[in-house]
Amino acid sequence: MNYRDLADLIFPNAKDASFYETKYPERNLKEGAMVTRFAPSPTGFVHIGSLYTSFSNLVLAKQTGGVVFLRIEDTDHKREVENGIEGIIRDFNDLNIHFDEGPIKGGQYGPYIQSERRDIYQSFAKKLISEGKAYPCFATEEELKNLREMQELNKERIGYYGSWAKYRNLPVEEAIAKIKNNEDYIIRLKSPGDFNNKVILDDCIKGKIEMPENDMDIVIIKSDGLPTYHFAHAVDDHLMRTTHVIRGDEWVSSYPIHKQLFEVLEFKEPRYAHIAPLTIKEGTTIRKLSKRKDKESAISFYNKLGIPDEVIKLYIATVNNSNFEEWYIANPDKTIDDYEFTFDKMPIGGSLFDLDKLMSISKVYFSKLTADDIYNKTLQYSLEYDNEFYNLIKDNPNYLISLLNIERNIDRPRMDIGSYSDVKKEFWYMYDELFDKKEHPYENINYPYDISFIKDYFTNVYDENDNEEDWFNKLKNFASGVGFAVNRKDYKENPSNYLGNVADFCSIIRIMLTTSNTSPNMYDLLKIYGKERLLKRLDKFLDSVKN
RNA sequence: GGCCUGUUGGUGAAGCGGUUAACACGCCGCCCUCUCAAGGCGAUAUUCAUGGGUUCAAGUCCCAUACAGGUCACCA
Repeated sequence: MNYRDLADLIFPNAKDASFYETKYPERNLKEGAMVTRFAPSPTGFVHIGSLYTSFSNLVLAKQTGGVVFLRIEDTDHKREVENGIEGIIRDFNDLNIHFDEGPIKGGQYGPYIQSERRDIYQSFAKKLISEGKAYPCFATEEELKNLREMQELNKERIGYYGSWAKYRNLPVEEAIAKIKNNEDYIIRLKSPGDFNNKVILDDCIKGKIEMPENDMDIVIIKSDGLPTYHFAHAVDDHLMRTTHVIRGDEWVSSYPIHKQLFEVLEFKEPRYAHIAPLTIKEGTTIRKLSKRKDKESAISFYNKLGIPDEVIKLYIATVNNSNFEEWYIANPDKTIDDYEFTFDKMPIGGSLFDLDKLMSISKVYFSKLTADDIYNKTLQYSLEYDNEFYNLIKDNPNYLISLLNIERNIDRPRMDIGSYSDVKKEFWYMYDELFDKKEHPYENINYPYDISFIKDYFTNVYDENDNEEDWFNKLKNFASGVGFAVNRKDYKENPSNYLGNVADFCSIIRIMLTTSNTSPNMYDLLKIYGKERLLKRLDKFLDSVKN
């Protein structure tokens, strides 16, 4: 009896591996086109980390005229989540991210769900067994535990390798007898490696990294008949003709295993690009952004805040390529699609996730949108997250649009708004329903002088039909009459001669209307709000500030 | 513990043997304007983790040390 008999006994129905080689031929693509893939476990949703990794895969395939596909890695039943696959596909759809091939879309190199590829893996495992390059291992959990303890005691390297690999040289006859006797087993690679040899990973991002050769007899087929990650990676990325494996850098240390698998299977090795993870600060320690622990990792976190998906993509592009940001500022009319991403500009160490930076990107993004666009999205957002505001804005679009248009269609628009929820924060005071709800809108506001002249100003001077220039001239004139300096220099030279600068006068009006020291252009606000309502608010203001 | 990787200002980060050590965000100040922003200008600060070495010259190359991260499963 020989290896062939053993292989036939274990996988009696497996097709010859050459069948799949012809079924999935080389892709016919132009020189330099990258074939990449994003290969998540079906955990049910897309988080920032997966978005980050998939971004590089997507963008590099796209800009080289290549192909990017989605492959679901569901070989672990214990991790299974209900509707896990659907969730991921839905999230990518919502994010407007589309793969060239995948579980839904299909493609010539499918199936794209690993659990549906069982026969393929088994064919290649069978090939290895019949060549004596893999073998059934009958070690029990107990045996492996003892092995480990023994190795720890003797200060040996831990693992199933070399002379520690009890079943690697089991005679074929004995193996066959055990299988016929219904003993449990898994399939291991008979590693030809030597720990004292070196292998070099020539990583597209990190450069050359030297590591010891793999000599572990790693598991390739588990007891449920499904492959381990390592084996599935080698078989799939070969048959799907991946040219560049772009993945998280937690995989760097398993490169020696993967290299060996490609050699043993006589596959051409793809290029690798290992991406450093997004990290987050917890107290003083920095750690990988965790999809379970960190609220910042869920896309829904940003949806809730009212930050558009496009902004998240811009942020990811910024972190992904160190000179994207500079380029984007220099080319404000271009989009992500116009930028050429390269491996050598990707960060080698982890990148700290910075919400401030994200918000600043978001403000620039919002400053480029039209008021109509913001209105519509804000309406959608409010419907989901803020019913009160939704009801206030839904029947009177033009009111909010005119507010949003203040200082918008100019060379350098305002950048107060960084999210759909900011719209309310910015303009709440323009809605009497919201304003009247506040018990003490003018708390802690007082003046060292009597401000009742403001009533005089609004009743007798302010005219909502004035243009901006007339409005301001009249305002200055009035302010001067009640003791304010009209130009800054005069005030600076003799501050004691005045109640304040004209700026201080304006501030009184601004606070009356908005309760805040900062707001969009006051002339526009006053005009949109209307004189009649202004007089009412003025009374409230004077009542509350008059001590 | 073994094997890998990283450590540059308040923050992110460029830099690849010779630079005033970019740029962005933040903070502060000034200017401008008719208010608020925006914009312009400027300031601050890093013995480029520490200690050795190589070199005429070192964030930049080499070696140690410290600290941080990753990885050592029938999980991916």
